[in-house]
Amino acid sequence: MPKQKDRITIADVAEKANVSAMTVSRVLNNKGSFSEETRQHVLHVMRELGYRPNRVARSLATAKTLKIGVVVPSISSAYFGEVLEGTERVLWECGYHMLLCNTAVDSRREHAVMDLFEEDRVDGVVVLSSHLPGDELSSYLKKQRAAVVINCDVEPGIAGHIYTDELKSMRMAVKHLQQAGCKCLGYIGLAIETYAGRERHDMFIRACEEVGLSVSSDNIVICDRRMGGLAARRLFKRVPETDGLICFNDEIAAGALRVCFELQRRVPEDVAIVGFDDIFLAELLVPALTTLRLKTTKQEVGAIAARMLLERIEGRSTRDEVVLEHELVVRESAP
Amino acid sequence: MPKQKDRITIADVAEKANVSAMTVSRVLNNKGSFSEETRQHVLHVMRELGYRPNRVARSLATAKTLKIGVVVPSISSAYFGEVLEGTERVLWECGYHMLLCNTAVDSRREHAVMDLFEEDRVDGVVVLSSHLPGDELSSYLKKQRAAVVINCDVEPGIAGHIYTDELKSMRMAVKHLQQAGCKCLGYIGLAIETYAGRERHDMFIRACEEVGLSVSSDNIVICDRRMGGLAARRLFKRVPETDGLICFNDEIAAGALRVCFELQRRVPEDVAIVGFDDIFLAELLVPALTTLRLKTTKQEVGAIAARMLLERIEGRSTRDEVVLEHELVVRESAP
DNA sequence: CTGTTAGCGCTTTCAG
DNA sequence: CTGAAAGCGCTAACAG
Repeated sequence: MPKQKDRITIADVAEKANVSAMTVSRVLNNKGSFSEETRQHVLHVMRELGYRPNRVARSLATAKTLKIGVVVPSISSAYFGEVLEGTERVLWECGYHMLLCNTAVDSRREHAVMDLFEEDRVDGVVVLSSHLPGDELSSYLKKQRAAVVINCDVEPGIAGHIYTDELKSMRMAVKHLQQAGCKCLGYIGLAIETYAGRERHDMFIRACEEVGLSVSSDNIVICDRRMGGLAARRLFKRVPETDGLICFNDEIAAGALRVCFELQRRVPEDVAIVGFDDIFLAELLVPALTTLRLKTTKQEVGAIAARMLLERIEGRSTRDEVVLEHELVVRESAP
Repeated sequence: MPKQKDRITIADVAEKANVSAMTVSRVLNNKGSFSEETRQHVLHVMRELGYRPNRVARSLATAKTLKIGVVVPSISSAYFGEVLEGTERVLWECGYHMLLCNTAVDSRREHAVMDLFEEDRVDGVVVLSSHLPGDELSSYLKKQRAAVVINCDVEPGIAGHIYTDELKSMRMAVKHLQQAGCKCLGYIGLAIETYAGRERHDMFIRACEEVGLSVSSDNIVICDRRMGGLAARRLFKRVPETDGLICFNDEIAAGALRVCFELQRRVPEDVAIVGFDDIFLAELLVPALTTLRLKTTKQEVGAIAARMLLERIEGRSTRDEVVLEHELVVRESAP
C-alpha cells in the first residue's frame, strides 16, 4: 500500500510561523485568546502551506468524531433516498458527516453495522426501518451517545422516535375505497419484519373489519420490493373479484397498475388502487396514483431526525417522539 | 455535551488479562505471533469486558481510516441510488465504510465536500457526476491517495475513470426514432455542467446532423431534474410538430409521457419517447418506456468503481478506464 | 512468543 | 496572551 500522502501538520505550521502548536490550534479553532497579529500570521502560514487539520487526530483528542452513523434497508428506495437527503443536509450544515450503511434487508448485516458504528465512535446513529427485533435494536442504541429511529420498534426512552400512525392512515385508505364502491379489498405488503411492514399488514385487516369488509389471508399477499406486479397477478388469480387494492408503497402500486393494464382490468373502474409515500413518479403515472402522503415532506422527515439527534448529542433534547401523519392524495387511480 | 460513554480500552483488557497491550493488539488483529492459549484468554477477556476497538485511534496510528468519501449530486435519484448501493456493498465487504455527501447540485458545496474529505483523511474518494470543471476536480483528486470518478471530466492519469460513450448511445436513440418515422426530434436535458449533461446535449445535435435531421436550439430544452413535464410542454408549444423526444433520463421521460397524455398526444403514434437509465419504474409506465440501459447494471457500475478504488489504494491498479455502453431497450413508448 | 518504547496529530490543562 | 507537558487509544519497531 502506498504511503499516506505526507500532509502538513500543526507542528509544521507552528515551526514556520514561529509560534507554539497550541497557538496554531487556538487560531484554528478560534478558541482561547491570541492577538489579532498572530492570528493573521498563523492563518497566512496555514494557507501558504496548504494546511488541512487532521480530523482523525482531533477526534481522538476530543472524543468527538462529528460523524453520524445512518442505517437504511435500501438506499435506492425512492422513499429512503429522499429522507436521507434531508438528514444529510442538516448534518452537513451542522458540521457532521454521514456514515451510510445499507443493510440490503439483511438483519445479520444490520447487526454488523451497529457493531461497527460503535468501533467508529460515531457521535450518534439514525436508524431507518430496522429489520431487527425491538430488544436487539435497543441494546445497540443504548451503547450510543445518542440515537434516533424512524419507524422502528424500540424500547421507550433510549432513542428519539419518529413514527407513522398506521392505523389512522390505513383507515383513510380503506374508507376511501369503500366510499368509492369497492366491495373486495386486497393488500400487497412488504416483509413484515419492519414496523411499517407489520403495522400496515395488521392495520389493513383491522380497518377492513371496522368498516365491515371481510378479509382473509386470501386478500393479502406479501412480496419483495420490486415484485409488486407479480404479487398483484397472484392476488387477482386467487381473488378475481378484487376491486380495490392497497399497496405498501408506490413502487408496488406501480407494478400493480401495470399488471391491471396487462390484464385489461381498468383502473379505477374495475380496480381502484392506493399506494403509500407519494414518490415523485406517483403523479406521473397514467392513471396518476392515489396515495397516502406524509404531511411532512420526506426530506423534512430526514431533517427532523437529524435535528433530534443533534439535540440529543448536545444534551438539550426537547422532544422524544414525533408522530407523523399521512394525508390522502386523491388522484386518478382511486378517485 | 454529555461525556463520551466510557469505553473499554486495550489497556483495560491487557490489565485484566495480565498481558501487555501489544499482545492484546496482536490477538485483535490476528497479526504477529502468540500462543493459542493467550489468544483464547485474551479473546475471552475481551468478550467479558465487551471490548470494542477504537477505530479512531487505530486510524491515527496506522494512517489508514478504512473510510471512503463518496460525492453524489443527489442521493434520491433512482440512478445514483442504485449505483451507491453497489459501491456501498463492495466497500463494506472489503472492510471499508462509506462517508456519503450529497452536493444537491451545488458546486460550492462540492468544493467544501472535497476539502472535508481531505481533513477526514479518507483512504480514497468516489465522485459521481461532478458539477466541477475538470481542472478544479482534478486538483482535489490529486491530493487524495486514490480516486475513481464516474462520468466526470478529469485530467488523465489522476483517477480511475468510468464513463459512458454518449455519442454511440445518442446515435442509437436518434436512429431508432428516425427509423420509426420521426421527422422532428426534440431533446430535454439536464444542467450541462456535468459530463453526461453536456455530452448528451452535444451528441444529440451531432447525431441528428449525421442522419440529416435538422435541429436548432428550438428543439432543445433544459430543465431541473423533476421538471420534465413542464419542459415537454414548453417544447411542444415551441415546436408543435415534434414527433420524437429524447430525454436525459427516465424521470424526465416520465414527466414528458404524462404531459403527452394530458395534451392528448398519443405515444408512440404522435410522439415517440426515449429515456435514459432504465430505472425500475420505466417498464411499469403505460406505455412502457423505451430507454437506453447500461449493459452493466447500475449496481455493478457502483461495484466496479469501488473495486477500482480499492485496487488503487492498494497500489495494484489494473485498469485506469472503463467505458460503459448503453443498449436500447425497445418498449411501447418508441417501438 | 512477549514486552517496551515511542510516536500518530491534535487538544486539555496548567504555568508563566 | 502564549508555551510546555501530558495524554487520547492504538500500533510500528525493536528487544529480549
